[in-house]
Amino acid sequence: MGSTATRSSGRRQRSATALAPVPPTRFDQRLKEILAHATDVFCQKGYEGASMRDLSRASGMSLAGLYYYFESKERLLFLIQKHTFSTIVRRLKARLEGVDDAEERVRIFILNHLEYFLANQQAMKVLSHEAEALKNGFASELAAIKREYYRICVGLLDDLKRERELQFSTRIAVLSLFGMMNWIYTWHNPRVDADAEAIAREMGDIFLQGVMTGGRGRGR
Amino acid sequence: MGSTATRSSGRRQRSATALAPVPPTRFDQRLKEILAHATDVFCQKGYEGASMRDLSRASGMSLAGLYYYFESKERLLFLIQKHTFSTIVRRLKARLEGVDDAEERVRIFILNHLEYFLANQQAMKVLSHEAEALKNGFASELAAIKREYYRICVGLLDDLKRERELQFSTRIAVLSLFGMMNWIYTWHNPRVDADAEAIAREMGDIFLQGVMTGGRGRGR
DNA sequence: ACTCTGTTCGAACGAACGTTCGAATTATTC
DNA sequence: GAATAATTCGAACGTTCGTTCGAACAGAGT
Repeated sequence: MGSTATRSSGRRQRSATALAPVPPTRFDQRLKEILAHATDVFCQKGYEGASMRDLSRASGMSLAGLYYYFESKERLLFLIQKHTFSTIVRRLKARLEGVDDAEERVRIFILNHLEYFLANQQAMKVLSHEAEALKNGFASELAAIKREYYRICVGLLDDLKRERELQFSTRIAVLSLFGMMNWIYTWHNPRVDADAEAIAREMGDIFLQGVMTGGRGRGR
Repeated sequence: MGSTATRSSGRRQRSATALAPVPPTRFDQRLKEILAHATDVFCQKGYEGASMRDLSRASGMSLAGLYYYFESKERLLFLIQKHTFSTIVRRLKARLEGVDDAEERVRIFILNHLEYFLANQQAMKVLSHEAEALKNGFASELAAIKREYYRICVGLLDDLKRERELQFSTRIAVLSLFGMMNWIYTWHNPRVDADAEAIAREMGDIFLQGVMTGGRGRGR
């Protein structure tokens, strides 16, 4: 009776050989709804500032009822962050497939990031802003995804550097780019600002021309 | 007896005509120490995650004793953020004085920001990361400083735009620049990364060449 | 009708939270 | 050294926190 809350991940592993998509159970469905409501609350009040009673109110389920779907508040945050981050990485890989031009690949990276960011602004804010909230096991599993995403971007920029014989610090460039993009959750206003495509073009222009102009002599 | 905690700001206003610097009282001195310790704790655990008992332990003062120096946890955060932000704006103004070249002025802005950021990394993280933690009166007073700082940067970029006849969205450019710079608190490692001057040069190169190359046709 | 499994909830747990109060202690002034 | 003011503290306030427990409810299969 006590272990029902971990049922979901266990259930999904039935028949590891079958490639057919597993139909979402009622349990998975309801969990998804709760995650969505929790994302809103975490976004508004922050992880520490949001109480389980806030989540209960937002999702229309009793306080105790929530614990049927996950075993702790921390695991709930983990599920949100992991799903969000995994999705953005998966979409990026799909979009990069078949594109060879180095500059175009960087532009795809930027567009993918910003499009997902603005389409899922709340989840992405929770991912960006609560990056330090998880501990130990949860933290390290998420750090692994983060590192993979970071390495992909480093690869794209190194390719560009080689192709155009540029010289700049990849580390500073990548982290500057992440900063430009992730900071958007602090200022983007859908009633004032352009859509993701336009912003991606403008940021892409600034970043790429910044990195591609000047050629040798800078950085190391 | 109950109003002693507001003594400091009241005391400072004696003889508004005198320009001589007011010698820091014992009260001001001790408050400053507490603010420094509180900055460390807020930086490590976040504003919501840090308890008054954590602050008590860190500053070596009893829980009740803290309330002699400020009337609430929120006001404590406000004092930290206001002092940090005011200082960076004051220093910027002093550094910009006498410099006419538009590009140089932008570079001074970047250098000032990053130098202060890395020299006071904990305070700047608290300023960046806890930007939404304050409510109502506290929030609006801080928003005023923030707006002034933002407007200064907009002015610098508009000057550059006019001088070089460039075309780009000032808003996107300014906010991208802030993103590049403020994100640094998530990744900077003093044992791995260069000092503020070198990073400021690299970020300045990326940003300025990004904004200055291409000329007309982009943005609006 | 009965059982079994999956789902929901009211009530409560102990711990920790921000804040207050009056007394005790320390520094300053005469 | 007595009197006054500034500073510190132990103890407690009422509230809210994350989590647990056992009972109640629903639906499907027999």
